[in-house]
Amino acid sequence: MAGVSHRGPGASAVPGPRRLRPTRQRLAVLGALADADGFRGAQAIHASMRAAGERVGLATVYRALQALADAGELDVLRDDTGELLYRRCAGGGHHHHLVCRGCGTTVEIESSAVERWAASVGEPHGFSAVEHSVEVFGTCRSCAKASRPPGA
Amino acid sequence: MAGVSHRGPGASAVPGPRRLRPTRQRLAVLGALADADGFRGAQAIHASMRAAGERVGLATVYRALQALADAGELDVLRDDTGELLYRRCAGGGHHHHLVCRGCGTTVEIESSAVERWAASVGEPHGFSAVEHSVEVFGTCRSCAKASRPPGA
DNA sequence: ATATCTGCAAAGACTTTGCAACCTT
DNA sequence: AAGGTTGCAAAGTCTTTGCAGATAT
Repeated sequence: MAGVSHRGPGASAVPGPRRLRPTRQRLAVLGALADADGFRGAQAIHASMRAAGERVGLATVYRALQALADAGELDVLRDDTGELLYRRCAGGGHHHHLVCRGCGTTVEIESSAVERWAASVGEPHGFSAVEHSVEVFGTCRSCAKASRPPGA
Repeated sequence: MAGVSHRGPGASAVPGPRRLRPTRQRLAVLGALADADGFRGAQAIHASMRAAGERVGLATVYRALQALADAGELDVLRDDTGELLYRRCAGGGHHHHLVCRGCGTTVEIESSAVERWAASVGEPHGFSAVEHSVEVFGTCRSCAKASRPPGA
């Protein structure tokens, strides 16, 4: 069971984050995410990969996204329908998103004021281990123009 | 404002919010929600109703919750697993929640600062029709004590 | 050589929907 | 009586999992 093979100098007993193998499929998933500058669902990502000629199974895409998200390489959020959306994460820090409903284009946003508020709002009510979820949705300029015929 | 008094004759052609019939099942759903002071999932609500001796179908509970939420009688949110949770809504206004992960107990919270921030954060990026989603999760005093053996 | 990873299909969880019978208005 | 409601079960989505074969180190 404890088959710690020879994989690294001074390796401690801690499990440690497993390194992911750079397989063709995993790289393709990252590539698909790189092409899009917004959040996309697993099924959409899979579809675009197939459309691009990649031979990948849907389950593999799900597993890759899960692994990448666990590794902190991707940001995850849920849309109104409950579907999970993924996006290449720019910074490793804590941040939120301004997401376009139309195309998924995303802008990372931050606000120390909101962070402070969220962190302190639990105290007066006796809540501990407080975490928060903040997402902002809107329509970006391009999509607004597209849906609103010129002259409107 | 979710209740149109009398659907008098000569009413406009607009569909208008249908009034819900106070059926045994619908009332029971409201009753189940009244008992709990926190967010609960449809399945959990159904289970507690059955446990209480109510004869209700799961689909009916789902439909009732949907209708009540549409009518503005309930607040809805999604937990980490994507499940929809419902709660009797105190005020009709816009507000957010501080929810206990353990028991679901909820405190409605507000912050004009956060509202302003959310409303204005889209502008500099060209986003319009901005909406936001904010939820705060934590552990309430009771649950914190329960999970932490005395003396710890 | 071996632990991973992939693909397909089956399974799982939550939610919605079709339809006949039932109940409220 | 008329039409909204209910209940059961089937269907639908998104996501996860089992397992044999392929793959990376």
